[in-house]
Amino acid sequence: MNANRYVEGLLRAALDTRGWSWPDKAVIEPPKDRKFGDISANVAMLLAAQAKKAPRQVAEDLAADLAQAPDVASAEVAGPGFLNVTLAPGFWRRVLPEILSQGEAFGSSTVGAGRKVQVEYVSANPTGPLHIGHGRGAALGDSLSRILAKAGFDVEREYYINDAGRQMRLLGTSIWVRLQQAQGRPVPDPEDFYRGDYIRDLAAEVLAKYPDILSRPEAEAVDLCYEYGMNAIMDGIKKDLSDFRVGHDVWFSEKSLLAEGLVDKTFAFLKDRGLAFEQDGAFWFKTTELGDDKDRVLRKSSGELTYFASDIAYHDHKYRRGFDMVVDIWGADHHGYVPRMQAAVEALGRKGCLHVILVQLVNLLKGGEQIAMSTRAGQFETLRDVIDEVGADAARFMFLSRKSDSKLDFDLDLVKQKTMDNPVYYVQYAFARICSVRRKAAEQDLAPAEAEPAALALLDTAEDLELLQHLARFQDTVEAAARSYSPHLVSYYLQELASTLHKYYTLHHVLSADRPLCRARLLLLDCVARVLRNGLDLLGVSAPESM
RNA sequence: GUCCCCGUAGCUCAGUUGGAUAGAGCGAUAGCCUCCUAAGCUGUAGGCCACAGGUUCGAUUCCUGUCGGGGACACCA
Repeated sequence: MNANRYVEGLLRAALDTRGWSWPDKAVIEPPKDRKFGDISANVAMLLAAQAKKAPRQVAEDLAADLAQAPDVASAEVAGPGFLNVTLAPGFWRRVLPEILSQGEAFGSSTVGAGRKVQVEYVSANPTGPLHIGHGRGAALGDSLSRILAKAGFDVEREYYINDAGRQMRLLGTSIWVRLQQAQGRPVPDPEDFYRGDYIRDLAAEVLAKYPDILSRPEAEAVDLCYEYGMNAIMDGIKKDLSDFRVGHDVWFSEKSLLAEGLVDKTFAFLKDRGLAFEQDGAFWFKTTELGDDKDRVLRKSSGELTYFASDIAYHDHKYRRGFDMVVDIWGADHHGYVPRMQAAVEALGRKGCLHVILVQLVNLLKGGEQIAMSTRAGQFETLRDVIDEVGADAARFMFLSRKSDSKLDFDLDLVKQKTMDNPVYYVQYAFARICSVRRKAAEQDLAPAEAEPAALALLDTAEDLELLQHLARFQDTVEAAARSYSPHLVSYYLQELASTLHKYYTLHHVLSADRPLCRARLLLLDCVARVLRNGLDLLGVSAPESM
């Protein structure tokens, strides 16, 4: 049962019969302080002018109407005109049969209305292994996709592979140089190339695969190095993501954009609309006309395309695929890129259809001491090392417990600890505890009660009610997380639910209660476990049955 | 210099399209296992929501400015 919607329905009906129209800024939500009831509404204050009455009088009128509804225990007026509604316990108990019948679908909704959303995340250049910063973006994108799908959006998850351009040539050259050096050729390190140890490993693998490579023409050799290196690194990235339980539906190649001539089409389109021009031998996009502070180059005077050029074509391609909304997850260091990308989207006629999430830096610590993030192979800088060190569950939960626009301190020692500084175990433990009770109950041949009024009525303590109300709030939480692109709301919800469960567990012994009460409580715990599992699943974190 | 993000308890952070007496964990401190997992529970202490104005019935939330921390400002990717 969705309490907010139930009360809103009652209020709308009351307003209708009184001939008042629904105020835009009406908010119906649980109040911060429980003593103000279950649900609080501010409509009376907003209606005062329209009703030509004092806010408190309007509230009194509405309270009288609400009090007629069967599930309303009380409706009171407080403060300047707040309407505080308390619902009957029977209302809250109805959430249990709902959870049982919906199972893993519980919490889903239709607010997305099937609208097509694309979420693009990670999209790291295949020039080296993923690092911990990529991990944060990966966890965020993956979890956000799950949440959006749960909220009824039609979600596609995508990884954009920058497999064209300078960086890729640099990768080929880097491997080629290392390969020659390993074979004793006196080749100096170029000014600009990749220095990580993994390049030497790749060089050795290339040599093993193409023993005659040293005798081939340089250009061909570099190509072989590039090709092999990119594929090998991409395979490694896919393996890392998969072990981090991060999925993508589409791996989109930048090269394919160029091959299909989409960049040229985009250029022509912009030129037709008077938004592009030639100057100093380069081709420019007039982004200043669309809110950017500087025009941007699409094709350099050297003839090379900038990344921006293919990014515009890429986004055009996204919208042509039918997405109503595109979410891009980028590192915060790309924030300067946002205005020009928004300008491009506007030029494409899709203003408002791009949402960019900037993920702030991850500060890697160990025992409170900062670990320098050098480009050389350090101790724990790669995502792989982090997964091996602390596990995917702990790492994901940590990433997803912060707003994306806050910097994140990721302390390896802390994340391994089993304390509330590391809440993943707190939530998982709540689930494991319930599983343990279930096992013990099964040994005593005790099964959960059927979700029938007689059994439900036994769940009558303050702690029962608190759990029921929390369960009923799950769907709202998912919707809020989807609406604001904020998986961390789910993380906080789960910590609160776990806390409520732990308190319940301590106060109300399940197995020693008399048989009907015990079975009713088992039913309740079953439902809590279900919601914990559904919530953890949205974060991509496992729900272990024992710890 | 211009722009973006952040500034809430000693520490790490929440605070739901502006709501009532600002929350949680950690740390500190005092308690709770003959009983379903103590990876847990309960109590206490701890705050000028960086600062100053503005908008309004009402601001931690929105606007402007100041201070402090971080980042971005290429015909780089």
